Amino acid sequence: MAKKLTLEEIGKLAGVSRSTVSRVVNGQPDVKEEVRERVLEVIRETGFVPNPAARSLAAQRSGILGLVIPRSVATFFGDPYFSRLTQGITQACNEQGYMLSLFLFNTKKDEEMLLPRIAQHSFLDGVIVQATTDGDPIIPQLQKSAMPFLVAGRLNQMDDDVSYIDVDNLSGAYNAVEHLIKLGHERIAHVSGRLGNRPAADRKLGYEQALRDHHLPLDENLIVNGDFSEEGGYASVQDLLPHKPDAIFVASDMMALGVVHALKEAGLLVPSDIAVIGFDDLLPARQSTPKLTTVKQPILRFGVSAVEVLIDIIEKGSIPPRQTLYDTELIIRDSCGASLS
Amino acid sequence: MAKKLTLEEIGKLAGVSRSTVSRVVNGQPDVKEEVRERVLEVIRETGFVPNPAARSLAAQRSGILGLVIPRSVATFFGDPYFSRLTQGITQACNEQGYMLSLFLFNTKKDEEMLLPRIAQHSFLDGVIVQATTDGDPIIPQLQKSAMPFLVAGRLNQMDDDVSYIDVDNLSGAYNAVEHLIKLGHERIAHVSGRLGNRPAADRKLGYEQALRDHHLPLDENLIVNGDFSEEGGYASVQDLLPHKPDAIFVASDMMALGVVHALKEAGLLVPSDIAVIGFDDLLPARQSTPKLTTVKQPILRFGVSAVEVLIDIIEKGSIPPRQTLYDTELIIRDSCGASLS
DNA sequence: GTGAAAGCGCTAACAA
DNA sequence: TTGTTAGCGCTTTCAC
Repeated sequence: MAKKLTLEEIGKLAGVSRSTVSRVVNGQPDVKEEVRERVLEVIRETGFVPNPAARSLAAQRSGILGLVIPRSVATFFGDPYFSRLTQGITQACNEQGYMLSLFLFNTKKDEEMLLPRIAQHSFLDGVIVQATTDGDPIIPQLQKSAMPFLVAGRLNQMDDDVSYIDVDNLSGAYNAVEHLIKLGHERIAHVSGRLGNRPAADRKLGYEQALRDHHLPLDENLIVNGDFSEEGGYASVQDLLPHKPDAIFVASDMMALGVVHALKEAGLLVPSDIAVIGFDDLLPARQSTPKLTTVKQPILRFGVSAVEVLIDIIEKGSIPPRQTLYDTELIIRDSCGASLS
Repeated sequence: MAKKLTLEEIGKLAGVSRSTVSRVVNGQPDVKEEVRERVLEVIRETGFVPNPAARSLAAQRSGILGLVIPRSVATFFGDPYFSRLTQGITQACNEQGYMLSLFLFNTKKDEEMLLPRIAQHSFLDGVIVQATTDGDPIIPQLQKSAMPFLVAGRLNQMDDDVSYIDVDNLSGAYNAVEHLIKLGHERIAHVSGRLGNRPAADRKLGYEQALRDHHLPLDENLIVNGDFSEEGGYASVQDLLPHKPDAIFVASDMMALGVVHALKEAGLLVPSDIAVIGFDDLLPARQSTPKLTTVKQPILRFGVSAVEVLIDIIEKGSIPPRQTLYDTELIIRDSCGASLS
């Protein structure tokens, strides 16, 4: 029964040549409708699926995209952000008929072993690189190679000709802080993310710029460097309280949860005593008490776009570089106090 | 510069034939040490990486494993459990020199499109299927095909000859409940996971068995069906409180968090008024107040093993079926009250 | 030990 | 519109 199925075999069964079958399989025109039907029928009956290895070899493309999560990012993989992003990426891959290969670097050795294979012609038609933190060797390696790639996120130092898509963290932060200002707050503190992390840096920049534009003083005492973790947020409050902030813009929801927790313990009411705004719009933010006002990133759409842009680069080359910023959205809930007024 | 590198080219540079280079690349014996060195040197200089498509075609194996997350599971993908599992799987793949392809089905259409391709010889040497919920068409499809596969998790209805690895949810639940019994609790409630989900069913079974073995009555009023979500846990408390439980064994940490939340709101103290034990040992469980006593699954090791077992199946065939259960571990923290005594 | 040669199953000119 | 043919770059006998 299980005679090995090849184009040749299918052709024989349908009474045509291998080439015709190939044309049908690849949906090319110039096949008589009647013949096409006959071939498709045979394919359906036999359950034939073309051998992808042979196809790749002959066509010089594999139909596989890579998603690279470097070591500096892998630690965040537990973050719901990545699950959502991955979901968007796989969704788009399915739609576009690509397969997705996942490269998650756990150790330096992984990185050394895999990077060259990824950068070389390997199996991949192109790769999406998650990047938020400087110093990963992968970007320069990819630049040297011929592999089409797209950076999801940005680095602090990044060549102008690198293609990326990113979320506009700066304006997102700006809008959040401006919202606090309009609510009448004047001593707005900021708990930032980890230094060297671009989104963290951008969010901080947005915070500073909003204060400046609204002629509020920039008080260094009101800025604490966190690390994106709930504990980090919790700890930051201790440093902040002596300086009597009336609002806190926190660079991530998880940290914001920690901040709220600490504020409660200090006997302060959110938002009536002090307002809090987070960033990300993760599920826990919606379920906390009070519900967190936060800056929402379009993560799923972001993932989908990443694939689309990468495919565009694969097909048309990376000149000019594709550089896109996605807008965020301020989701007003309870923790900022807007609902009180 | 960028002359296309092939075995042929490398051979020319090293003064040997393509065959010899192939032998060196594949680490086969029967190559004079001196020649091997020379070839390796050239490879290093040129940064040559063999073309995987050609290799697959000739060798009839791709070095790619698939991780399939069916629709019924995809909704849980945000669950930290999957991140951790995926991490274990990628880690093992890196170690074993395999690539990993991710198939995440978002829609029914995805499933219909991709399933046949996955089951056919496709690119994959084998696949790991995440499965917890009955009714997914993928297992039967794989059984019909020649594709080596391993189920991570189990179904309620599953053929005896299917290879799987799973966590021993039943004994994990049993131990947790027994712990509560030994602490003197007699009205132990259970908030279960979604019906039709095998881990949920097993955990409930473990709960029931522990009560039975210790001659405690099984009170249907003390059993509520949840859905693994925090809200579900929160909601369940309302049904439970009228029946005055003195302890609650909850089938997941996220639900347990919801339960604790609801108990607090009802003015009950955990653990002094009522003890709570969760399942999973996720990060939030460690950070909650009180810290959650829970049943820990060895997720990372589980992922690593999945790859190892699958490779074994690929190499030696799936007869006999590989069926492994992993032990859980009861992590005693504050919510069960053991630390009070 | 090493090389020559025959495929692996497909795509893509080129002919017909 | 369809068939013929020449590879894609590798593995793997089989001679030498």
